[in-house]
Amino acid sequence: MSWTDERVELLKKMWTEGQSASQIAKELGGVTRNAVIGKVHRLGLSNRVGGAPAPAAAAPAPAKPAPAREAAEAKPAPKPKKDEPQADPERPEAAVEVEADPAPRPSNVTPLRKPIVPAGQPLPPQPSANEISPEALAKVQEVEKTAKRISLMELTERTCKWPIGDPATEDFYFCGLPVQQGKPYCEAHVGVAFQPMSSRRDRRR
DNA sequence: CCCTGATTCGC
DNA sequence: GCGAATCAGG
Repeated sequence: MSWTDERVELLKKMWTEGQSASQIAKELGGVTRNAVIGKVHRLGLSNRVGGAPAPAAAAPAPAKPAPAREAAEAKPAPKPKKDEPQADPERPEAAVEVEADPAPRPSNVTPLRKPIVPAGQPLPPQPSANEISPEALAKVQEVEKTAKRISLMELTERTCKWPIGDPATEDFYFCGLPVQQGKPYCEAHVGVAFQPMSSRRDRRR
């Protein structure tokens, strides 16, 4: 494959939008991420600054001091950034307790898609009135025992992003198991994250 | 191990 | 100009 005008433009567009070299390579096809990076450099649009870094998986390196070579370069492109199906309607506050011990601890399983809490710092008591299949829950608790327990930076498109534990504690990590194609979570967590949305809506609004 | 971009250098 | 190999890093 060669760098036709079209391909170069798509490259520029995607790079500006903050897509990673590998993602661009996939999209273009016929080229590796190395090819993309090489081209990007030759085109002189290496540092893609602008308020919108790619919050995808890994935080792109902070622009490094440009060799006062090129002055007239890309203008800041503050794009909102809309890529990947990063959609994540659910907002699991924390995972279920791993312990099978009925401690008077507030086990918070809150995969509700509420607009989060108004503005409280501490999480107020959430009346998790959910109806997740008991089977799914059991599965989750089981999976959490074997979870990879990876850190934020270790998350990739292939690792389950289900949070486990209290973010305010050292005892916090992400599941990290292989995700289900397309989904952000592993099979077990997809089970509790994406519900049929049938379970009776609130009696009324 | 997964991934990221940066650089080098033979072609 | 091109991009694989390699490097440096999260």
